[in-house]
Amino acid sequence: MAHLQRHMVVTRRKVRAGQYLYRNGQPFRALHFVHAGFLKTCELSEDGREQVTGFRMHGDLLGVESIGLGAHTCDAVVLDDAEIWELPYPLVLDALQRIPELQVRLAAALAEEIRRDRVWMLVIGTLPAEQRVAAFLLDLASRLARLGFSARHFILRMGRADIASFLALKHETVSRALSHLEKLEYISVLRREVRLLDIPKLRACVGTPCTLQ
Amino acid sequence: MAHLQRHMVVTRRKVRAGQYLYRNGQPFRALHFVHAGFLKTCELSEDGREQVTGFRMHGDLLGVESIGLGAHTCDAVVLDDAEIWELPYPLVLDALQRIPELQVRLAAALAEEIRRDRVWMLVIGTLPAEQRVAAFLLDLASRLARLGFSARHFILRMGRADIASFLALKHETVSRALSHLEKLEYISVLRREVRLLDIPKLRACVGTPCTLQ
DNA sequence: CGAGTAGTTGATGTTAGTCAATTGACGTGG
DNA sequence: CCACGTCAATTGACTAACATCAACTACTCG
Repeated sequence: MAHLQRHMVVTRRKVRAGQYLYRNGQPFRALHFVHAGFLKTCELSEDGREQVTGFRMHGDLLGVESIGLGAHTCDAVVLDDAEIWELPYPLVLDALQRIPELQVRLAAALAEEIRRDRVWMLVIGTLPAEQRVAAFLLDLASRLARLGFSARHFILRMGRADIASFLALKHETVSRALSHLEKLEYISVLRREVRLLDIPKLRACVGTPCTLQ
Repeated sequence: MAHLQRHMVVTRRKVRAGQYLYRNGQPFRALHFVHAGFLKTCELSEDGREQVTGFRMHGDLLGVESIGLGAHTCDAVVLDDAEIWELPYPLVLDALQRIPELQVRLAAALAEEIRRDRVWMLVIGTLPAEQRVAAFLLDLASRLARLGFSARHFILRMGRADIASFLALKHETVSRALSHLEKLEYISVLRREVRLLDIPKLRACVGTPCTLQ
């Protein structure tokens, strides 16, 4: 998080589920701070292929990937009614001038984004389907925990198809992986309601020492 | 490219093939501008899995993913003898203060990195093996072309295993894909020497209109 | 020259994808 | 309120793509 929203006047914008916050090709005029709600970002190809590249929630900054360009290069789709704080890009540039510390914070936020993406490349490149799904659940859980929500019990805001796209799988495969993790009693899952029953075992299966909980 | 190296004293460093430029966990002290040579970056997991996240050549800036941290979070391995210009991070911060334009350039360079990574997520998430390999060759070709080298004829600086890791495949699959593209007469390949014989057809098979050449 | 490494290719195995049927939730309008 | 249509999710049967294992070749470098 870049703390940018503390140093300028922001426009608060409510966006309903199903709406686009911005779309590929639209002019890039602002960064967007997610104050509430839930979104996904999608990369698009010329021939209509689509890849979910991430899920965003409170505290996340959207649109940074378009810095230096005139237009957005991906879609941001609201999955759960959101309140977005718009940080007009000219004001951002202003603030960066006035408060030198912000420069470093912004660069750090961008760098963190790169690191996050690369960790997912590692997950997708080296783990089989079920373990990717486990990694996804653990990531979601730890992000929710950082916001003060329960890490053990939560509602998925996205459909199986979105999870599948993000993990480079098909939705049937995600569904089977969830069912199997349930049979192992690592989780319980009913439609979009998820409970993590055995976090250490989940973490073991994605090859990381248990730090969450 | 961030033009940073034009605004400060840089240390020039020769690094031989096989050496690490930096390793996961080492203190982060500088950004690295690739003046010559060829490198790969690798993301590592706690349990020893490894993922190649990119290949770098002249004009690329390395280490940006560690901005905001005290230590590097990945490995940078030299594949072909390199000359690296070190930009000590304190001097970078200095320059950002002195030359406000650089802030924007650095942020833009970081944003470009994010966009690049996301395009590869799209490739890996939506294209089958052979088309990933075609996309890889076309990307390499266009980067070489931008540097004034031939886009139609070049030497791969990395092994099949590195290409495979980058594309989330196995090295045998890459080998077969290359052989098949050769049988189709889209390319010719002998060990590491590659010729692109039919760029439009290669581009068609990755689903992008033909812009290269 | 000989060992070691990188690449290719073939045979076989496994995982995830495809296709299809079914169930359950939700929303609308009769 | 219930019937209906729609959409999301699950599950099964089958298939295809890629991985695995193994043999072999050809460079590379002491």
